[in-house]
Amino acid sequence: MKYSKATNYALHTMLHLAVAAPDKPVGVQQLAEQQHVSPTYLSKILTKLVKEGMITSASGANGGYSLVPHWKDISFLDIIHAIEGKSSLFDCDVTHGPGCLIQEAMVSAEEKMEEALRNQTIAEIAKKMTVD
Amino acid sequence: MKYSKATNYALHTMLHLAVAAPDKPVGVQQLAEQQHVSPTYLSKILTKLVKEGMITSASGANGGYSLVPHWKDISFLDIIHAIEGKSSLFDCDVTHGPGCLIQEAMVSAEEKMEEALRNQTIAEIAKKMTVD
DNA sequence: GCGTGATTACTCGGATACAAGATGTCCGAGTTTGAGCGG
DNA sequence: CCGCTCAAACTCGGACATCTTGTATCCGAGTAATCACGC
Repeated sequence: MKYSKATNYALHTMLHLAVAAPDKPVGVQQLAEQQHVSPTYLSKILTKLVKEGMITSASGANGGYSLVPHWKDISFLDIIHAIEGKSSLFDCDVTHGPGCLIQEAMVSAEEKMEEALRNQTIAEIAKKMTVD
Repeated sequence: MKYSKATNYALHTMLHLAVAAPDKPVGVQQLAEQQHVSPTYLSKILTKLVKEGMITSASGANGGYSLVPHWKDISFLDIIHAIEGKSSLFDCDVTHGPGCLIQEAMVSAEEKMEEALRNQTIAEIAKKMTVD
């Protein structure tokens, strides 16, 4: 069980956009260089963020990706869900009656983590970065 | 990001041992039937639990797996760590200065979940099952 | 000066290749129980 | 009744086979800004 690298790339890209250029579009090449990823792969990841409405993409010359106006509301959980999906971490597919107590316990613990991630915004981290 | 089926099998096996036979050894075939897994695969999983000291295995006729004496202290987190490993869910391998704030935020959230799992014991669930 | 077209710098999306890990199977080896058998 | 042997029922562990998923690349298509050219 690991978070995928794609999630890591997505989080770092969001943070970079927030710190460096909250309004101007940034090309995928520039973003890719900073994280040592291939531009095409990063583009594939960012497409997911576009579909979830966290960033917008501008085609053509001087194009690139930029944050949406309400970007300060975006939490870690939003980004993670966009990349990893929204399904639960644990699936009890054993057929043993209606309610699986193990499933309930696991989901309950998972929600603790999600709550923490929901209260953690990119804007907060970006602020720490600029102060530093 | 998903918990593996192996973790699911391990949790269910532990629960079953706790409910049905806290002291007598149970054969791997019987355990496998209830979860619709092949005995050899389940055996491979249970070997990990043996190495982590949560169950013991008895060879020979009437052999099988049984819980260790202090099984009431075993938490969900112990079992998960035995199967999934103890490493963090998130690795920021981007080279950008010493402390990655994203990494810190992720680990912090992860610890919330681990705390919940550490406080959830198999014995608790087993008790609910028998009352029911 | 101004419109028009070509060029350039981008993103988008699908198809594909590759690697790693999860999942599952097979088989030989070792171990304990218990039954059978001979003394 | 005792002790020996042997078979049966198990687990153990490594070596495979398979399948899914994450990771990454390639390429053609579309799009917008910019530049060049001709009127």
